[in-house]
Amino acid sequence: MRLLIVEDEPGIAAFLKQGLEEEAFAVDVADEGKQGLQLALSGEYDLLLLDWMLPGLSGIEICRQFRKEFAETPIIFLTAKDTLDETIFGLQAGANDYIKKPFHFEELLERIKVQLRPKSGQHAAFVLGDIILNTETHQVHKGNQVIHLTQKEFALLEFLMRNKGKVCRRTRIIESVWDIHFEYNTGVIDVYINALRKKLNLSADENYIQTVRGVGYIANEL
Amino acid sequence: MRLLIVEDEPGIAAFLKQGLEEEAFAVDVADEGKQGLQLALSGEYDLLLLDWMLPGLSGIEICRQFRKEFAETPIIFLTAKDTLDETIFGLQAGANDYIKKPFHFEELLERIKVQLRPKSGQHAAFVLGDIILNTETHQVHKGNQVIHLTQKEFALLEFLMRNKGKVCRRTRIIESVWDIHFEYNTGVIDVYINALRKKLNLSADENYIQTVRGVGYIANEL
DNA sequence: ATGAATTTTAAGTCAATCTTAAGATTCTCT
DNA sequence: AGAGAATCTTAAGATTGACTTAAAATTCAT
Repeated sequence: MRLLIVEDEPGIAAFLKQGLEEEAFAVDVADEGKQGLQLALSGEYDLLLLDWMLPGLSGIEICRQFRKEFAETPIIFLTAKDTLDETIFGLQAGANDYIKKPFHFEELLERIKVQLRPKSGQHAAFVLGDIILNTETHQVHKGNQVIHLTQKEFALLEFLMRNKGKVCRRTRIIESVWDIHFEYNTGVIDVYINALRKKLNLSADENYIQTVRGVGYIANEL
Repeated sequence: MRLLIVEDEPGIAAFLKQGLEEEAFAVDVADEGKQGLQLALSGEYDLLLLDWMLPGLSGIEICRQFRKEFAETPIIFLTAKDTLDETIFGLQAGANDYIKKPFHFEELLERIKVQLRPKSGQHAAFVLGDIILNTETHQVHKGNQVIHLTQKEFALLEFLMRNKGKVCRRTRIIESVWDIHFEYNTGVIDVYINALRKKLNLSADENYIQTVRGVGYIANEL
């Protein structure tokens, strides 16, 4: 991943460059506005870090010009001022985030990663009654207990919870969870539903996973 | 759709407000807990965005208090920490989802839409008087009751409602619902029509399913 | 390679659903 | 009004689908 830093204070620039290179980013530095914009427009960068106050061309101006050509590349402002108006101004100009100076390097790194992380692979937690399924940590909680689920159990529960409130037909379940795309005549689903209900202690008055006879199953709040 | 943001950092609040307003939401902001709760309890909002750490009253506390009065309104937490325990705590307090700061605006928007989706009622639902048949949830409502229908009952009602206002000949019904394509001389349809009328409580002055003697049946508004 | 964990298959059991059939009722026509 | 046909209603027997369990097959980690 290539980053461009546009920052006129050589101390900060060097500090960032070193730190980010240790994190395996390729980093270029520009120390004034015009050169910064020119480099940015070369299109080789995956993310820009722009200082707010710059000789030559202000950060905002770079941002605005750059956005005309590149709509996607994330931009983070490094701003000494944290006056509300100005940051909003920056965000309006097309920035994705800003960070106030002075800042912890860790924090900046975190934000860079957020901006670079693919939009599709977001973390997500799903809630169903007092059941919480976290796709990020791959854990399932019921009340305040952790429930250990196997791979398939987890996948099945995730599918049901992703589709909370909608009926999940058996064919769709087999397709999504088992990746079987043809005729199926197996009882696996039943077995796993059974396992889930058991592990999650779903009694009759707490049947978050209801069966829709002849069709499939549905996860529902009560 | 009206949203309430309870967030003490003015930068974030303003950023969200602006972004969400561009998405055609009506947005109010409270910058501390007590005011936030008070506004929330006015009941004018379709969704709450709560910061975790707040002056006055914590996000969790607001969530808990609010849930006592409004069971349906979705709540999304904006949380800086992502320690699992704390988020679980939040979700148990009645939140519907949480998102870690910093986040992509797109991501938040996505989640807001997910939470609001069920209400916007864009499912494949058919309406007949006060009967609602939802093919997605495979549920049938009459007034505000849920009516349990079997597979065949559901299929038959769906067929009639799909063809609302048109006469459904018995042969067509047998073909579509029972998949019988040759001679039929069975009373099944009658039996099921009977079951439907019974389960749906269709009296003489509420005969949404009328029989067309010698031909078949027709579902009609009154 | 071995043992443990997980996944899948298979079979018995039970309950919900479907179908049939027969008597009761309603409708239509003369 | 009365006959005949269509529809309604009910209940019993047949069928299907889901639940449960255990054992076989596979995968995983040591």
